[in-house]
Amino acid sequence: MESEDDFKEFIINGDKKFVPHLSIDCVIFGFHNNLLKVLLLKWGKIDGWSLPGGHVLRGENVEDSAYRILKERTGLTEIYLQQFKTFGKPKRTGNALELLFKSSGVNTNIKSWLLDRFISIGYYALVDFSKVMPTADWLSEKCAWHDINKIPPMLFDHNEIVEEALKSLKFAIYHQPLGYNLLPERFTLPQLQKMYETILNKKLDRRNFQKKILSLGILNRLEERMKIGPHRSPFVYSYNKEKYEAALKEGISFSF
Amino acid sequence: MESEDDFKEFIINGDKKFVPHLSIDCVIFGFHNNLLKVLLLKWGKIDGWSLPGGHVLRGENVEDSAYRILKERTGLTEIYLQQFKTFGKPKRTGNALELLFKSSGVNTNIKSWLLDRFISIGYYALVDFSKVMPTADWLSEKCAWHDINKIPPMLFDHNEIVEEALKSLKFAIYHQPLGYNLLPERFTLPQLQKMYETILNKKLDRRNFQKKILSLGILNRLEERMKIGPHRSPFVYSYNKEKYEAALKEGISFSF
DNA sequence: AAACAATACGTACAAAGTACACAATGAGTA
DNA sequence: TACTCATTGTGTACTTTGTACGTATTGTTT
Repeated sequence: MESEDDFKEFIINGDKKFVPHLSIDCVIFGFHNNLLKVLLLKWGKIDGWSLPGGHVLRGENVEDSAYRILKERTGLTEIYLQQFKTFGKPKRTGNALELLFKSSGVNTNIKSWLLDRFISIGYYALVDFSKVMPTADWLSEKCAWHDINKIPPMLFDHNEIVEEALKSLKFAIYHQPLGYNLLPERFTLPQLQKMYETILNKKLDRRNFQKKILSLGILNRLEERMKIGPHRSPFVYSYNKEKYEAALKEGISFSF
Repeated sequence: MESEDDFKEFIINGDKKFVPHLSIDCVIFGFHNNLLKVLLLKWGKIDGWSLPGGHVLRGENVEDSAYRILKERTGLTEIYLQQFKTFGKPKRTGNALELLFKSSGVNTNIKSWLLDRFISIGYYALVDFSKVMPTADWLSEKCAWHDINKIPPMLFDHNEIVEEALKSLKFAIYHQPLGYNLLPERFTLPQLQKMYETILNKKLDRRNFQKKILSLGILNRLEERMKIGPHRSPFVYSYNKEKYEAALKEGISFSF
């Protein structure tokens, strides 16, 4: 949806343009300052936070829809995107929608089909924090990163959705190399390790971690070293795109 | 849906009783004669096979809906059920629905919202083959098991759904003990191994398989042996329910 | 009773995972 | 300039797990 007018149109006649009852919610993960972050929207019309999301257009592929939403909020097009779960509890949106309708001055005598529930397909995305331009939309006054550990109570069942996305991410990190998407192009092994530690929420042994990660053969060590203050400068690494793609496809297996 | 009248009502006024646009498809796996089986429906109104599925009732939890459908087709209530993916490509149902409407003598000038697409939430279920009573419904003339390798071309995108379910099952078997659901209560290690071999589609070393599976400590060896024809009688095993549940919860890890 | 095919049980070797110690570096500070 | 300190780079011994494989036992068929 592009504007408030679109939104009013949606409430009243939305089933002509959108697939009714169906929405997409995106849990956009970024990694910054050794912390895992999630991109959230602060609503303008009513008080509260939510995940970036939106509705599927008629004729639009569901996955394309997720990419569209991600582009609108982050400015990015090349993104790691993964469907992880579909949420369909009755009343999962609580009374937030009615509040929103009222705040928009729309007659709340809306079509009865809106009242049963929204089904929401959950996708998580992994993005390079430094490349994202968080962008609010017409219904939100703010779009901002939040620490995964400091997520405010959100509207609807979005806290649960984040929990599930994190669970899926934790599971995925054992079977897929994910650093390519979450880190900048050039990074150090300690940074990569912090990423793993943050997602897995546990400490790893530095030497064993490096042994394992290097044994995958998907990293290139560059000549360069990174200045990190009053300490020894770690080597800079980058991913070998080809081998990385192969590892993504075949899958890997970490024990940690 | 219970009857054809329900169905006509659904086409014309279904959004009052059901959540429009949303269906559930179940890939019901069973294991028999060392083969992995899937339960399919042969349609009566039009020619073709499909997965057992149905629509979500207003106010009904999506998961409850899946259990309801499973009970109708298999007679079982205690079932291992897992959401694995949601399918939402536009036109994924092709023209099968229009054919069905015509065959039911319903005016095809149906509400326009039916024409965009159906979203279908895919669940897979693991059941004890020997306990299932395949039951057709009003729109199907047959409900029958099919070899996973001999699945006929199906309506809609149901072949793709089975593929995805199998992929998820293959993945899951590395991380969860699944035998409890697919085998009868009492079984032998060779049977269990065949189950693993069938799902993974590869041969495993008998001695190493037994070593690994027994090391989980979730099996009880009974005094009894099973008669298997002109050969040495293997021991009969059963699952230790408690330890099995713990392993399910904590997850396991096989290398194979 | 011999043949056959399947099961039970165990051992030696290879690979992977884990625990752990010491040297090098780069800035801040005395 | 030398010392301090946190952080990085590297290697080794040990333990656990995975893999390959051989021999004895059993229940029917012939």
